[in-house]
Amino acid sequence: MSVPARTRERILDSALAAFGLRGYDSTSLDDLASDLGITKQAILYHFSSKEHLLTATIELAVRELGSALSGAANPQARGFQRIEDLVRATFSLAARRPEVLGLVRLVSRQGGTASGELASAMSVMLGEAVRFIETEMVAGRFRRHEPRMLLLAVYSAVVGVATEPEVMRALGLEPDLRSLVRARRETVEFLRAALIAD
Amino acid sequence: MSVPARTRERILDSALAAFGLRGYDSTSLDDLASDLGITKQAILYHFSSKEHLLTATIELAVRELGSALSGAANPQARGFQRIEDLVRATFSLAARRPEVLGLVRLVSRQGGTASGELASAMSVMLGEAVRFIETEMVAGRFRRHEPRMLLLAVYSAVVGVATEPEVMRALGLEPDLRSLVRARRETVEFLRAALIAD
DNA sequence: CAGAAAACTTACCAAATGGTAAGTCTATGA
DNA sequence: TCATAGACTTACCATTTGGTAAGTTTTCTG
Repeated sequence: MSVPARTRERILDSALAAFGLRGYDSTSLDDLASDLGITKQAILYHFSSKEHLLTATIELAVRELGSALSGAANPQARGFQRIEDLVRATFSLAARRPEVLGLVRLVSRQGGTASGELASAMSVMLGEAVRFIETEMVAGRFRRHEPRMLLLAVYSAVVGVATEPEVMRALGLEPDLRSLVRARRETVEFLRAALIAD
Repeated sequence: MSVPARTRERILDSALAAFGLRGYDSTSLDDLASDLGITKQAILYHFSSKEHLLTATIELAVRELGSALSGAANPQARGFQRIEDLVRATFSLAARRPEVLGLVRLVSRQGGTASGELASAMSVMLGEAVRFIETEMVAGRFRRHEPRMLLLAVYSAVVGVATEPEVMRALGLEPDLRSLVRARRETVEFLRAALIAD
């Protein structure tokens, strides 16, 4: 092909979308290949097995999630502003590339061999968040909660809202961009009320 | 076998557990059959296809979720007490039968043909909840939020906390019963702060 | 321009998978 | 007791799936 180096990236992108939105087992290499107009063996040339492809896909998702979050987290920002920035970034990522959070969720649910890197990356990010929350609580800017449990609830709320369109539909809401923006705004207010005493 | 009528229920139970915890595509009929010590064809005798089995499994999960929630929702209870009861019931269900919420989540993410009944059952339950929240807001017992968006956040927080053991592990928490109880307690306090002005 | 490495495709393959057809065993009721 | 229906099992089957082997074409390099 004209630009051979691109093929690998195209495969990776397509696999991230498919694994993240439809699931790993539900996506065959043949599906991926025909979407890209290549053969399954071209995929196996770049990634030696389907599981290796999954691993590479997870690495990409972790990179995208990490850069989205670290790009949004202004170290200057204190108190709730920092939380709001992170929530906005997460919703923005969910709107732009829903497959990234979808894959993170999928893998964190299923575990498996390839989930090691995701788990450690998550540990790092969540660890930072826990320390931030602890600091803010000590400074009296947040209500007192058990930091890790609080984070679990916050994480679930944000990622859940951002990645479960069917629940939105069951609520009579179209899962389009406008609803996502409203959901983000509401989630921020919800978290503000939970975190900051009046 | 001795009690033939039981086979159908055993298949249904096993399928609910497997689909809910490992996923639909990841579970083959042969897997299910050998777990039960029967053949794949015995399954196909009771349920004419794998998709019919999934449908029956979803119906069972919906029934269990519905009875867990309606059993917990005391119509007498007002304000936050009602929320707390429902959250406790959800966590209790998550501890007792994690596969039920797992399947609900899986299907509400993937959609598919068989998800129709789940969607309508969810619509009913969520609709009731929305009306309850609206009433309580009007009565001034809850802070003002957009009810559906609020419910989305609450739902995500509770179900997420109750069904994502990997995230708990990434936080350095063992996803055992004790942690679940602590998570439930913390989630209740979190929701209380979010919903009730001091 | 030669040749070698990279980037593929075509041709297979064994195992697994959902599903069908036909037979077997067992309880039951006329 | 005998047929009949229910609850299976054994025997197959077509398709799909991940993966291998062996070419073929393109691109880079000396």
